[in-house]
Amino acid sequence: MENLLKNKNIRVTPFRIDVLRVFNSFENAMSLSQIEEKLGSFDRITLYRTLKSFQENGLIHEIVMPGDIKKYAMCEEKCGHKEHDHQHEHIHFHCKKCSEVYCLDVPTLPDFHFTNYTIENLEIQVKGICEKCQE
Amino acid sequence: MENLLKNKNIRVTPFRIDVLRVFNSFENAMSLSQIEEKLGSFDRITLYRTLKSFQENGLIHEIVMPGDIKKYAMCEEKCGHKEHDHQHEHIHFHCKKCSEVYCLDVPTLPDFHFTNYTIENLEIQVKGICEKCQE
DNA sequence: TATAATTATGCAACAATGTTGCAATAAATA
DNA sequence: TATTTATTGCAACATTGTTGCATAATTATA
Repeated sequence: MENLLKNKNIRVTPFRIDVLRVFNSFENAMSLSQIEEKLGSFDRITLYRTLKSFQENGLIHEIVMPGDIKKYAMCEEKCGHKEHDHQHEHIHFHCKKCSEVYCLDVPTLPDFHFTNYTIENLEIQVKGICEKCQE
Repeated sequence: MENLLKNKNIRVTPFRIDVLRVFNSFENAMSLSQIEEKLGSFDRITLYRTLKSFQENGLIHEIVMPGDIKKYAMCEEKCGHKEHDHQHEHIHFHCKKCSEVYCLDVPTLPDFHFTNYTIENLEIQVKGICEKCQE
């Protein structure tokens, strides 16, 4: 747990370990309020700053979707990183029924080309019905 | 201008025409503050509600990107619609230099399949350097 | 075209979300 | 263990979005 932080050059503090534990305790992406619920007691501002530094150091990434949906998920080894210039080999699946956001791996990402535009990274979001919500 | 509203079953009012004019005056997606600047005088709440109803009626769509970027762009004929269940044949390109968001048409969208997941729509966002910002 | 039904507007008040500065404290470095 | 450096917790503030309600405007109807 501590090593996850150290490897990313993030100072180890008790609170950061708590937050990391929360991420490890749930497999899908979590909203701020989900994280807060799991934390119990915490300082709101410290949590913001913790999430920010986790993002800046490539430990977690932010997932946003139309409709004011914002979630956070742990990064994988393979993730590129550094703030918002983050490249995944996965897409984000948002289930309309249960509202869970899953990071799903894909073998290859599509390769777009636009004349005179330089592409640096891709973000793909899919909406539909997840595994668990199929009747 | 009025017909654009009528066709989408949106009541025609002077303010809504003003907002539509703003959308027509700029080809790329616009943030709330860009829209506000172009409007001059306006009521903040009415603007929120106007954008909401434009979205609900498939006249504009919302584009969100990691890093608290939220923009609005006009829908094309071909767009699916209805709130956040909106399907484009285009992707959203965000330029890191000038921060413009372009809606770029693509011939075909990638076709993902995940066993036991039903896909209803796709949202693809690309970051890089736009045409105008290439040196 | 006047009237009724319906929806939009503008304002106040509020709620949620995110930011900044700063003193005290804790972690890493030498 | 002393020093440097970063984090924490608090207050205050800024931004963004929402709700209720009376008034006004738009659309439908007779």
